[in-house]
Amino acid sequence: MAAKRANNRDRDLNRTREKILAAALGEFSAGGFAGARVDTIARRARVNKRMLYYCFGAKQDLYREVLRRKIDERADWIDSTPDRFADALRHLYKLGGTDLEFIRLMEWEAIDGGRGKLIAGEERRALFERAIARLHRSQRDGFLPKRIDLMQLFISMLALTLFPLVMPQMIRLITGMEPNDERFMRKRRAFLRGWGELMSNRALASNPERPP
Amino acid sequence: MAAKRANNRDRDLNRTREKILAAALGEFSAGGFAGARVDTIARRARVNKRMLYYCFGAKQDLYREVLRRKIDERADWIDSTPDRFADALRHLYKLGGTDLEFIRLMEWEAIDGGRGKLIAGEERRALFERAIARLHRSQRDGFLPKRIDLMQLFISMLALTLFPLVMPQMIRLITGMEPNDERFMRKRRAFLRGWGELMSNRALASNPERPP
DNA sequence: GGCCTAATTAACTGATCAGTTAATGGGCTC
DNA sequence: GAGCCCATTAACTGATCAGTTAATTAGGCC
Repeated sequence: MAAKRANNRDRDLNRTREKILAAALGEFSAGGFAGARVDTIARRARVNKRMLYYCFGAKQDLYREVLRRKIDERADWIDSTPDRFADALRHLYKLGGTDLEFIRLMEWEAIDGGRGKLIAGEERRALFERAIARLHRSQRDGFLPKRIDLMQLFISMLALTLFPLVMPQMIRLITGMEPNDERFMRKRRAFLRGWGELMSNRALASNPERPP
Repeated sequence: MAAKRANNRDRDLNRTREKILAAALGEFSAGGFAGARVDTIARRARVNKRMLYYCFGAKQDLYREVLRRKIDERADWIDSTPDRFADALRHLYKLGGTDLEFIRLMEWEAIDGGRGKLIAGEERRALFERAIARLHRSQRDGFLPKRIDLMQLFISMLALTLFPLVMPQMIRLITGMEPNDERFMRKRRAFLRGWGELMSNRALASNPERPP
């Protein structure tokens, strides 16, 4: 049932599934669950609409699978964050700025009104927990102020790095540039480095092992 | 045509308009333009559906009017920001945390794919410009580092204060609390104050008029 | 090469929704 | 108090969309 070689063209269900998932990712990230059109997904995937139901059940199930996969795929985003705080900010921004589809899926999820259970909630909770544990080590090693609230710090790191893509119209109004414009991103990177170093230096300055 | 006294119950078009606008604000902020149901707005306003079209034309026109009014209503949010940076962060957070409907409207606008022109775009651009001008004065007076990028700083102030309400599911996953939970908000306020003062103190420390 | 099942297709269905039609009622003017 | 216009109503319409039905085709197996 599992072993099915990928023939050159026809009658390959795995191939069909992958085509549907790719098209569905684009459609769901652009329009959210309610805004996505099943017919459009089928057309984009060059597949008969009936195949969506044959492969995935209902629209809701397809959506869940798309989101689950995207979250799996992007788990290393956070896990690969470097320890040094200033580098961590830049790293999160670089990755957060790369995958607009991911940001959009998260934003739709935020706004869709929490219908049903959060998809892959436990995996994501564990992921965030690991991120905060890493901040803990960073703090212990003197790269962060001793008494800072690490959950709030982590939220702030996400806020500073993700906000431009989450609210692109505000970026346009404030700067006149698109949030994924290379000029904007360069300015943002520079700013984040400055802010990160301000915080790290402050911590190092009060660290007995490294006097200023 | 304008003078119409507000009778106790019946046949007051202004009253009907206001009821529709109030219901529409709730519906649009909850579901966005596409997700809002004209029949639901009419039911919530206790008004015949036909009156929406009689008063406002099409759904799109009603949406524009709702957004325009909300933006007008909230313009002073930013204009009333205090000059001291640490206070400004707290102020923006306090106001950003108050009006979930406003945040939602902005988020729907961000995600709806920029169909058509931005509503009240010029007013908002001018508003942001005034906010940055105020940061300029703050910088000139030595409350902010000399060489910091003020547009990026302002974006960061919005990010730090608005992000929790914009991405509530992340706040839940990270802290286990709701972003409008009083416990969460207290922690966030404390964090923002600390961060704001870190930046201000840094600036004051390098300001020749006020040695540390 | 015939059969059986898995994969694929076109056409249909019922629900939902924005917008319309046409009729009714209330109150103001003269 | 009659005529008129503004506000309001119920019922309808056509489009859109998720999901289904039932028929068709391809390919593996003997």
